[in-house]
Amino acid sequence: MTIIGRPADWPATEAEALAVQDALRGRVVLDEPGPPPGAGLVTGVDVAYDDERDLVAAAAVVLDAATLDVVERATAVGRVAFPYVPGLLAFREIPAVLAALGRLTAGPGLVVCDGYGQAHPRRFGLASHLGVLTGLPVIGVAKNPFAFAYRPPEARRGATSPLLADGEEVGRALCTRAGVKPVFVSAGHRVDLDHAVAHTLRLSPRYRLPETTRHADALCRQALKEAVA
DNA sequence: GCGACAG
DNA sequence: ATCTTGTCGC
Repeated sequence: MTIIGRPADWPATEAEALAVQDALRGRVVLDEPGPPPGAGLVTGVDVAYDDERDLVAAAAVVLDAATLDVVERATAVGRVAFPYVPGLLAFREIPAVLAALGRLTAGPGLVVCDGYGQAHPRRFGLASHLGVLTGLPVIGVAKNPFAFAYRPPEARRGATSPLLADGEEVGRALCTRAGVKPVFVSAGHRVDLDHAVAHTLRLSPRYRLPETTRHADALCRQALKEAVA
């Protein structure tokens, strides 16, 4: 099995990573609707870690957006490229994610990742970063509110409440299942917030998390477990 | 200044 | 993210 190395030009320090965010942040596109919800392909990406072995495994699972059936799966195993630093998650996840996406036969369509896009302290979270690097439409669906204040949405499926930063709506808490903790949606790149929420709801007909992330999560864990060091 | 903070 | 058994419930 091939183990992807850390990119030679990858930031090695927090200062370098911050400089990269500053350099790329202006390229984010937010005024496009993105692909129509329920049509075409949707790809979930996720990453699992084994810090003991310094390994990271990424998975990309492509679903038919209309039926939510799995169309294709790909994985990649690599060395951890960056430590976990709140606000710099993208530098830890993206190299392996790019490798997994690169192993897909067809284009991924809309990409859904764990974490945030615009709902980020510096407005350039994982989903936006991945979008700018690939040019793909990307949205972020996180399980935790990070540092953002929000009022819990109503407990019925489809209800939302804004995620506010300096009075600006940078994302939305979305109830995907009655009575359970909401997920936190934000626009990443080439998809506006309204459409990001619509996609997330369609992708989560039964469980709290979108089918895309559920599939990707299971696959990257499996890939990590099967990885040989 | 200190702590908290997506995964 | 990850460390971790059984258990309550549809």
